[in-house]
Amino acid sequence: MHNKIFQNFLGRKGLKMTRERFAVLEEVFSAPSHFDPEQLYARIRASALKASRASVYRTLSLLVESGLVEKVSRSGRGNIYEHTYGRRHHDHMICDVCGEIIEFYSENLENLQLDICGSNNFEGMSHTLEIRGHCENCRD
Amino acid sequence: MHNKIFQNFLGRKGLKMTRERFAVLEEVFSAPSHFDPEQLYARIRASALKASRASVYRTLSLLVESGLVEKVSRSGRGNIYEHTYGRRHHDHMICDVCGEIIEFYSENLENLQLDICGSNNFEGMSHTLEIRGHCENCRD
DNA sequence: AGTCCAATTGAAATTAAATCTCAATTTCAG
DNA sequence: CTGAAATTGAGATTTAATTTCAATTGGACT
Repeated sequence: MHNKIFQNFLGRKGLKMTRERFAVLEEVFSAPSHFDPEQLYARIRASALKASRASVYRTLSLLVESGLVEKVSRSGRGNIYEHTYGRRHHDHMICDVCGEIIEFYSENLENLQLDICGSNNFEGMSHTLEIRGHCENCRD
Repeated sequence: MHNKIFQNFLGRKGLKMTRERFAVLEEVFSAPSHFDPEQLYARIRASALKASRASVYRTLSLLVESGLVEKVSRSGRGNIYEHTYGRRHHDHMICDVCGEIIEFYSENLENLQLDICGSNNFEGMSHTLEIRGHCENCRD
């Protein structure tokens, strides 16, 4: 469970599980899988378990470090995160018009990337592919 | 020549070629292919053909729209751009250890992405693929 | 349960990137 | 040349994220 995983991660780093970190953790995993930090902060302010903006940002970094959360996109102004626990890796299409995010996964694409890394003697450890354009509803 | 291309682009949009836009254009194409807007602005301040920060940002948007420049995603704070005139589209591998950037291009990869867009009824207009890991020199 | 101390917190200030405002200036079509 | 429309720049503003630091808290160890 994400709770336990984060706990262990903190333990390994000599950090403490505080009520604020717990609040952020809970909110992240009850939020839609994609979210931005300010949305998250607003939700937390409105919830029972509060945390300050500073703590939200600080905890978010820890969650990324722990692997429970990933930073997804940098195409707009701020960052977008996604909680990834128990979910398979995937990439994203983002509609420039309405902002919709479509997730996709392609085995072929993954293999092709492995090949490309191989022929460059590069040890790929993670990647982000973001395709921008117009979604089904927004194309004329 | 990028000069003429930008001129035409502006013409098509009913915009004017000003000395400031020219200054930005020139500096973009004499800069290293990857740059960030503040670097660019600093270079322009130091050059003969000046332009304000506002004009630098405004012109940069136009250059992206014209296709002469692309926004390259990055993990830090601000954006990174790259001038692409006369250069084929490519993606990037970034070494987490030494920061080296390796450019690569794969026809198969491009086609595969077209397929994926097609099957999602998505009109892909641009994409960014960033593979992070260890380069040849930094592995092991 | 109590002590201790490093880790943590929050409010507010700060940094940083990018955009906006608007009076003055410039471009360029006619 | 002229004039309307586009553009500019200085500085204010917005937005995202980080930093500061005195006060508080978690939890290891008795």
